[in-house]
Amino acid sequence: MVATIKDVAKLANVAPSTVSRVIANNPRISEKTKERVREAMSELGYHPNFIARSLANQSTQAIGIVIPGSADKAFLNPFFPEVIRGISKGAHQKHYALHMSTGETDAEIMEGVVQMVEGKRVDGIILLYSQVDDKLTKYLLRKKFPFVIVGKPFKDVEHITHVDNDNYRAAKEVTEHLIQLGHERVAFIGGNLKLVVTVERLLGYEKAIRNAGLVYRDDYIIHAQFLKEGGQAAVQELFNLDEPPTALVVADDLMALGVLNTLDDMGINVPNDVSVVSFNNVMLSEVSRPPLTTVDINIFQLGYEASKHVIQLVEDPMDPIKRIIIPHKLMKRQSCREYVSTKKTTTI
Amino acid sequence: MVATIKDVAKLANVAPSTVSRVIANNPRISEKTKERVREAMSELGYHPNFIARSLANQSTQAIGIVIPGSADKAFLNPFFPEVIRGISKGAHQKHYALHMSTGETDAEIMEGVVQMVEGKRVDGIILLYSQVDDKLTKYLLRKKFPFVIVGKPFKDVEHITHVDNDNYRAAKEVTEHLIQLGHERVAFIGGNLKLVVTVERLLGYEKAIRNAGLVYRDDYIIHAQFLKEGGQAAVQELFNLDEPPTALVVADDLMALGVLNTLDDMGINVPNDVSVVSFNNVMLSEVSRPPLTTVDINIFQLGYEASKHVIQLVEDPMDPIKRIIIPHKLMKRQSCREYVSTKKTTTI
DNA sequence: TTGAAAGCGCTAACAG
DNA sequence: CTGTTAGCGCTTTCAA
Repeated sequence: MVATIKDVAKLANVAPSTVSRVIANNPRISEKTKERVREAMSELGYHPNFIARSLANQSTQAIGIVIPGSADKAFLNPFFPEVIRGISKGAHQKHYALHMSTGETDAEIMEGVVQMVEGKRVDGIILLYSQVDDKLTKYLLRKKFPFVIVGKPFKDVEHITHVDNDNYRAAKEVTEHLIQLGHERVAFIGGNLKLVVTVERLLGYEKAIRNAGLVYRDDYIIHAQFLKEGGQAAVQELFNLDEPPTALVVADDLMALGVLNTLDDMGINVPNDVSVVSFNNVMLSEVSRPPLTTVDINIFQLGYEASKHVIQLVEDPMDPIKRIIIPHKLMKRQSCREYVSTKKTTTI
Repeated sequence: MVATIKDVAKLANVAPSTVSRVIANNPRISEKTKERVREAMSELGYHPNFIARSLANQSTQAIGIVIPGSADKAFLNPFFPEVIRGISKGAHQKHYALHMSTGETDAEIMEGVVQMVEGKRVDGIILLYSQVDDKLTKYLLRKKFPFVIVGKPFKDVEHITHVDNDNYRAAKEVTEHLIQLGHERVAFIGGNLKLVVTVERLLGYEKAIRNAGLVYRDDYIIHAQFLKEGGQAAVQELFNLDEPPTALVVADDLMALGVLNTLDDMGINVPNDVSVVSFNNVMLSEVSRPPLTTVDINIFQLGYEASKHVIQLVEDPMDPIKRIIIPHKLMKRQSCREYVSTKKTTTI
């Protein structure tokens, strides 16, 4: 049997409550007894039972992480490990552990979260995505459970602490960059339209297109999954068009990788025949052929800030709602090139 | 206030224990009362408190994941997200959640694990690495706590359930592959020598070298970190040698990436001037320039089996110790080429 | 400064 | 088939 607080109390000749106070390092206990109790603890190899403490305490020192879709699929995208790295760092500093439940469908995920919240398994939650019209968000809001979103909430922006990039501006900037390079036929390949980040990036793209007086064409907008395969399908559609684009804004590095592959298979050269920019700057983007011009969104920082702020929220429920915008930066590499009109006719 | 089991009991006119039984779907409760209780539950929006249950139960339905070094650093290597994907899948199937504590130093990690175990926060543990002379392993063994190792235990192989590849053979095979291509000066770039996997791969390499009657040279063996930067330093050492190698066995894809970069910087062409093979087959290796010839070790499967088996161990402490070997497979891509002796003199 | 005792919410004998 | 009751191990009033 493992030693409990009672055993320690007995050995040290004090009451259990005193032992408890020693653990909490309560200043109202004399140094002498503290010492005695500590000795007893180490003599018995005592370690507090966290679960019991949590029950008495209503606090777990753990924060829950919610990943979209199945952890399974999502982890394929290096974005997630990287945010978690950041979260992990922030949590560690405050002595919080991480808890993940997993689920394949939306319903399963919801169930997992309900268990975390209702089952009191975590003190706070970080949502690693933001979906349009999200039940989870509503639930958490209704329960008044401490949580933060990595991304921009679809609704109730003023009531939800969130950590995000200015994706609208970032998208606008990269599109402008392409336009400045002389491209006039710029297409957009985005992820799931239910994700707010997709919407924001699309909007930024649109704004840039319109500002430049270019035509905003529906057939230049494609949506797929945030995965490699996503990019492949998209490319095939775009390059079957009468007037295929000369530049591509891709909403995610992993998709861009798929794009690059497919383009290569089709004998279309990047950047000579078509320019590509994407988002995230995961390690892959630096290594690909050609290295991708992409927006560094500082994923690690996104996670770090998120964990910092849930914990603040947990520890002080009066902590004000915040909106934290992490800066982004365009990383120019070799997937873009200025548009030379003569090229086009010779290439395709 | 949230509804507790007592509230439900009161409303349904039964004893709390009956409610508890309904939750557990105990067959000895009549359908009628079950129905009544369930109604009461949903009327009150009741959800069981997991923590309380854990305390009464001595079981948490959670398994702990231990990552080497700081989660922080490790997550930089795509190996880890990928094992976790596998673990996550297995855990989900059995309705287990995942729990991660993080720590920067070995001591901190140890502390985290002690908290998990002693604090009864998890039912079982998966160690995502195997270190020579590992305190953690000893501790877990002494505590008789259910755990499995991903990798080969340094000691007590017969007493620890583990999921591993046959790294010795894999390394031997790739080295032989290089030798068959005509290479006679094959170097080895490995990770931390305290990691059993490094040792195994080194041993396999050595065996192949000796079998082929080649000289085993100490200056052809370099150890660095399992990170990109690791590869860079190694290359510089090797190519300052009088007789630099014509082929490289690199113990990890990420390191190999660093190797590729550095080689490129030095104007050494892969595969024309030097061939490179590595291990893991993470997504990066397919994308790099040139695409890496690498050993697919089936990382996902490693994780999946690990979680399956800790859970078995948790649920049946009498479950026998197992050694699960996941098959590997050489993925031939473009980083290798046969050695043509004339080349050498012209190239360097 | 310390102790006694009442919970935290649930489970599991034991009894009936 | 169901109720009573005693914990699980800790924290936290309330008293002293």
